[in-house]
Amino acid sequence: MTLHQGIVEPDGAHTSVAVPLSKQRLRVWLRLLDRNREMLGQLRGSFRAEFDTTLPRFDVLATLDRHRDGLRMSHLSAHLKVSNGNVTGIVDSLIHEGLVTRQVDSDDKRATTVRLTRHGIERFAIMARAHERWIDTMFTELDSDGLDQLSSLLDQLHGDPE
Amino acid sequence: MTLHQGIVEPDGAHTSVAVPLSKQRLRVWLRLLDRNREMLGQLRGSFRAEFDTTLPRFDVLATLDRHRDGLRMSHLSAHLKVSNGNVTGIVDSLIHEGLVTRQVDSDDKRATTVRLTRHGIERFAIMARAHERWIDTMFTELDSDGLDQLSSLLDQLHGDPE
DNA sequence: GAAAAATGTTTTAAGCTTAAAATGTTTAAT
DNA sequence: ATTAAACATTTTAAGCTTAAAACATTTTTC
Repeated sequence: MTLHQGIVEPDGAHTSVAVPLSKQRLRVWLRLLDRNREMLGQLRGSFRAEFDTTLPRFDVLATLDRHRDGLRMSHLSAHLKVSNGNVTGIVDSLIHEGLVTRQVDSDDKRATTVRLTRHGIERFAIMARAHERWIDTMFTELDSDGLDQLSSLLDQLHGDPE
Repeated sequence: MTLHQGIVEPDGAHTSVAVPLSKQRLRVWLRLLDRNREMLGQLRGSFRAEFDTTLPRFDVLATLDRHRDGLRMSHLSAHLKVSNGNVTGIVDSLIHEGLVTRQVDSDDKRATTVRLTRHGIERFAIMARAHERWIDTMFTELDSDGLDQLSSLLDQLHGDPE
């Protein structure tokens, strides 16, 4: 089903003119941006209301939870795909909250390893359950097939220029 | 095609176990987040390199271009779906660049109307063409049907809790 | 008409983000 | 061994974003 615009000719007959692909692309892009914004806003509110924290902090905890031996700052930012300096600030906050530790490497004094504290592990577990519920709610309308389709369509988008 | 995890039983036989829907949802959500981040990063770089400006500023110009009679600050932020205070700062920059004007309403001295300048109109036209090209590149792999499918799947996501 | 409520906007405080410069440390080159 | 290059990280500057408070101006209520 292609996107069309209804056009009424002078003689009253209805014609159907295909919208240029570029315009359709633009429309879908705006839709994608918008949904993303909505969902992020939803999560931001929930994280704040329920746990007085933020999504970026949760993301750091989630990554560290999958790497219980700890991660270097550079590996952490690589996993999260954000800049190094960004992670510095977020980890600072998490240390301040007692959820992670930062330890200078014994053999390479430039590097540090970040690790969840016991409290951080427990706190993350609780937040992860809530997070899963929130995502479930946002995705309820999509069944397994719908999810696969969405995933495959997203794969066909070019984030980086090839 | 449902998502499965290959599992090898002790006797060597292969079994296929469905991944819980929640996990699949989480995966697709992360994929969505990631693609969005990539594409936004792409656009950010292009806007900076080509026009020394930002996507949020472009968004304001685009909205004003569709409302040549001007918009009130509150209507502008409503269209953009961002906070009022946010738009204040961006419009300030655009005024400084000579692309828009801000004029106090004659009958309601609280309100102001923001409008593109002639220079703003011209500048936007040039940027819009480049923007369309960039989007085209990111979406090349999707044909009209793919775009429709993506759009429809996005419609099934819940940005706001219903 | 005065007080209260509503409205339109800006300001403030806090936080995320990036790119680029700066710092300190290790490795490679000679 | 010195010097230069590379590397890991932090700092800085600029900008976006939100929520909440503050301001100014209507509008409503009595």
